[in-house]
Amino acid sequence: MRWSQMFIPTLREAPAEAEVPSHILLLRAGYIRQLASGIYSYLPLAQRVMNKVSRIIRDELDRIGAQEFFLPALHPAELWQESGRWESMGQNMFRLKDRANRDMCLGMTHEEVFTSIARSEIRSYRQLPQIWYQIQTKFRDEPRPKSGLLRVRQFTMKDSYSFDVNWEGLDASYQKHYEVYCRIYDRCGLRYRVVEADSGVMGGRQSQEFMVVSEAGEDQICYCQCGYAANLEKAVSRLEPIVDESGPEKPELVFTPNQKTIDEISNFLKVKPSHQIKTLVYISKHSPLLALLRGDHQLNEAKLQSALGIEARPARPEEIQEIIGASAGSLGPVGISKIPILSDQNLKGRKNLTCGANRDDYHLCGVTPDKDYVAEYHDLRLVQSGEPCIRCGKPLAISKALEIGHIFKLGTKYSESMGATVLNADGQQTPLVMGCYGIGLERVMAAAIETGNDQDGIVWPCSIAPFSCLISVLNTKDNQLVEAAENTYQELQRRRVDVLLDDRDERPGVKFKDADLIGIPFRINFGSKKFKEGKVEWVERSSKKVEDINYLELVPRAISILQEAGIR
RNA sequence: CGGGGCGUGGCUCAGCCUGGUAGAGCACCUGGUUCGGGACCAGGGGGUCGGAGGUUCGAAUCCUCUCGCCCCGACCA
Repeated sequence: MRWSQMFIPTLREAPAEAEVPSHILLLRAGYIRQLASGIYSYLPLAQRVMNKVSRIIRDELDRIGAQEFFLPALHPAELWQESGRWESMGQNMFRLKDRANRDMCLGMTHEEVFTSIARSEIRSYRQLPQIWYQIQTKFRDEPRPKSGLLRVRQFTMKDSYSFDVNWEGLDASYQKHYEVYCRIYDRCGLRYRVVEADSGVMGGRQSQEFMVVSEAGEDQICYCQCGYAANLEKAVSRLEPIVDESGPEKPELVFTPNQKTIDEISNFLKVKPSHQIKTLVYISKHSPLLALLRGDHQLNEAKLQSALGIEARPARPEEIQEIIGASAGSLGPVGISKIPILSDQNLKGRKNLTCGANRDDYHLCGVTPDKDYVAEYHDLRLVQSGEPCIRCGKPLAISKALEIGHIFKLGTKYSESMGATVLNADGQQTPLVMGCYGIGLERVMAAAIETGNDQDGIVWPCSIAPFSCLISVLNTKDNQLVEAAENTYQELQRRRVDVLLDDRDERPGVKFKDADLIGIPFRINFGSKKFKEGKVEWVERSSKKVEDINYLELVPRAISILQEAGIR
């Protein structure tokens, strides 16, 4: 491809609306343009990257015998009503009506469509296992699109689904995906971590997310050098147990005027936060509940919800007043009997603790769990960085991270609700056991930029760069030079190298700036001066290292360097 | 949906507070000089100031409504 003919609208300045590096660079380097909030057009450079990513994905999935489909993006409502998700997806689903006033929607994901094919075509366990996938546009009416391609309303997803007769089969299909995902991300040149994920309201047995550590990420992951890694929503740590001194036989009421927070009580009564009970009021399905934690701990709402099995939200101040009869600074579990009390397990076995007295300006000292109140114990707390790893005891790290893939043991949720069954070896009807596995293509692209950029622009991994190599002709008036560059360009093309020829009549400075911006891994500079000595420059984008190469040896050298870098 | 910010030429922004008939830099076109890290000189084209309504002799500027975009939060199979 010749730069002079290619559409690469680079910008000298960063557009005002962009904030994260990938967004700024994708815009500046002429990869994408926004059409509406969370909806982007991919210009030729971005499309080339997307194609490279999908090629890697196809290549790897085909190795495990997965079969590519292409399913509709436009679905009839009935399908989603069957699985129950027409309701549960709520506002996140784009909905429309056809001319006959039939309800339709744009697919957010394709469990329903694949399951409907499976149920009507697969009769026997002998036809299993199957792994089906597609690379398709997905639509989600995000409440808040943000960060360029990281959170959008229309995006490209590779989604695969496995169908097995039983759980053992699912385990095998899941394991295959785990391995294939590692290969895919390795080939895409991403540094990622696999974390245990919260399966959330979705149910299911097991799920893991593939994460790239990045400040632009919206998730937080917790990990240890020993290999333990989990989404913060799911993470656990090993805390040192606290041994309490004995206190009074019965809780004692103390006057604590205007002392509301854990810290204020800590100062006022000289009681460490770790010796207090933090009491939170939550509302789930209109009914209230108490969540208890050690004073110095924080609630993990995801854990609370999975303990409850349904969603819950913090109560509003007036609700707390109505339910307990006291305000948020003076709450405690003692004397509460009508509403469920869920306690973090770190309060188990403790004694002589301090908590609110459910009366404004009063607290209770000497409270002992299981004696002064009764609670149901769960893991409810949010892990903090530096805490001992649950497996090895070394300090845990917490980082922001970007989810680039998710593998999930679905089980029979869809096959049961949609009636997708097969006959097993014993001749019995049994629901298909399913897994689903997703990769967000744009996120792979954006994550590569988030982790691969410098002041001058993008630094692509070789495997997914729009071109492998850029030939820059620094003086287009020098006919010999132009001819030599042209020959090299054609020779490299003949050797199937993705090469871009910067043949524009621009000053060298402009070419260098643009080259660094768009981030092609290697650049060959054809400059008049050095070429007179029979030399050209080989520049590595990532390190900016320059090496003079003899023009006569250029093509073989180029091929061998590119091969070494993993580019065919 | 709550909070904040911003909409002025293709891009970045000034002008708005204190109304008086729209500006800079970059980009673009023409000519010339340049040519190894976003050149310079000269000339030129391009803007219903997001939209609607109102106040006023007069509105980019003040008021009301509305649309769009960004950020924080809520939300996120």
